[in-house]
Amino acid sequence: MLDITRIREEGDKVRAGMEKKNQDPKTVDKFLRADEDWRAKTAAFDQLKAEQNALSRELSAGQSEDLLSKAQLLKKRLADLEAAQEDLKKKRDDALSRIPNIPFEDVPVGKDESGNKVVREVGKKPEFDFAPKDYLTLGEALGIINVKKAAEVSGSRFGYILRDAALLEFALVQLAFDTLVSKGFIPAVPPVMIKPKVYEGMGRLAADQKDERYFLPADDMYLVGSSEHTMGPIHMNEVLEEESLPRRYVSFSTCFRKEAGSYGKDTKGILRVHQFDKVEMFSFAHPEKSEEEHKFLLSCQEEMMQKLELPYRIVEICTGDMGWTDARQFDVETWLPGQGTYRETNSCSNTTEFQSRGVNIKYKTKDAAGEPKKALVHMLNATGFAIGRMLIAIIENNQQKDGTIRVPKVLQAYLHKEVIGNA
RNA sequence: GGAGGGGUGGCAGAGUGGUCGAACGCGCCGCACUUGAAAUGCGGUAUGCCGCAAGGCAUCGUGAGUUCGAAUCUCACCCCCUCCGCCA
Repeated sequence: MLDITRIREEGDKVRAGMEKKNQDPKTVDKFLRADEDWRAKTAAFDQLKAEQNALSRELSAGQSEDLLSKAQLLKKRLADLEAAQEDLKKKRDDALSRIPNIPFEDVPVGKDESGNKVVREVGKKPEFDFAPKDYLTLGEALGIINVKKAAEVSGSRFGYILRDAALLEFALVQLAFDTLVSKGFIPAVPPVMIKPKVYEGMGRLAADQKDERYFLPADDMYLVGSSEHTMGPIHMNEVLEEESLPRRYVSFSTCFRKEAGSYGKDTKGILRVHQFDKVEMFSFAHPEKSEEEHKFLLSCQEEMMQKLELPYRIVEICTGDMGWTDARQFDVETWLPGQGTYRETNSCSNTTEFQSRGVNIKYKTKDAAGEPKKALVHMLNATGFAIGRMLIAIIENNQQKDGTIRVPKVLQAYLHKEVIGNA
C-alpha cells in the first residue's frame, strides 16, 4: 500500500500517478475525505476514552452509585462512537486499497502496451532455409507437449510437459540456480499457499488482480501466482541489518493463475496456462540503491538469456501497462520465430516500499541527527525463468528442418544430449 | 483427525480483574571511572495512531464477548511444542 502521509501531503502527485496508470484519480479524494472524517472521529473517540480511563481510575480507588452510573453512560456513548470510527476506517482503507504504487517520474507515459519503450535488442534472430513452425506443432509431433490430454484431465489451459521437455525444465532450473547461487542469491523453495492477510500485504489481492487468484475457501488460503508472493513475506515483521542489504533470493515454485479476462487470448498451447513453474529472483534492497538493484536483476536476466543464446529485447513498460505494485518495470521479450514476434517471457519490477509497508519489513539505519531509526526496505522481484515460456522459446529458436530441436550448448551438460527428437 | 501443554518487550521470563505498557535479568545506547579495553557504577532503551506541541489513544497470538475497568475471566480462530493415528 501507499504511504498515507504521502497521499495527504502530495495528493496531486498521487492523482497524476494514478491517471498515468489508468486508474480513477477520484479515489484519492475519496480517500482524503474518509481520512479526514476518520481523524475527527478518532480524536473524539480518544478524548472520550480518556474520560473513561480517568473514571475507571477513580472507581478503583472507591466506588459510588454516582460514579458507576456515569461510567455506564460513557460506555454506551463509546460503543456508538467506536462503531462510527471503525466504519470510517473501513471506508478509508477501502479507498487506500484502490490506490496503486506511483510510477517514477521518468517512466514512459502511455495508455497500454503500445506505449512501451524498447530499450535494446540483443542476440541474432535465427535464419531458416525452411518455414519455421510454431512450438506446439513441433512439440506435439515430438511427443513432448500434450495439451489435448491435459484438457481431458484438467480442462483448458493446462498441459503435459513430457520426455525431453520435462528434462529440459529441470535443466533450466539448474542453470538458473547455478548462475544465481554463485552470485550470492539464497536458494529457496517456498510455500505455494498463502494466508489472505499476508497476500493483501503484498498488494496482490488488490482490486485489479483478486479475480486472478485461486482461493481455497475451506482452508481460507490462496494459491500463489508466483513464488514472489511467498518470498516477499519471508522477512515479514523483521528489522534487517543495514549491512545485510541487498538480500537476494532465488526461488522455484509452481504458479497458479486463473487467467480471468484473457478468454480468447493465447488459448492454444502452453503460453498462457493456469499452472506453470517458474524460477524467481527476489531482492530486499536499501531504498537509495533500489534503482541500481533493479538494473542488477535485469542484468542477471540478460546474462541467462544470453547463456541460452536466445534473441530478446528489453522493454521499459509504460505507466498504463505496468503492474499495480510497481514504480518501474522492465520486461524481457523473447523472439519467437514460429510466431514471427517478440513475446514477454520475463518481467523485472521495483515495488519500492509499496509491498514492504504491507508486510512490514524494515532495516536499521540512522536519521539526519544520527539517531537510530527503522525504515522500510525496497522490494524487487524478477523472473529467473518462466519455464513454459522458455521451453517455447528454445523449441522455436532451435528447430531444425527435420523437426528436431537443438539443445542450447549451455544445457547440453544438464540434459546429456545435443538434439531432441532423433532417436 | 484425537489428547495434552504453551503463545507477554531485541532475547529470556514474571505477572490470574484496577496505579501494569508491564518485574527481575541479559542485550543494546549514553555518561562516569580508565592511557585504552574489560570489569564496575549511574541513566536510558517496544510499536503504531492522532496532535504544531503539551499530551492523549491503542497494542501482552488474532477476533468477538463479560465488566465502570481485561495481559489476567468467557467463546471462536491462528500458530508453536509433546504424544497417538494417518501419510510422501
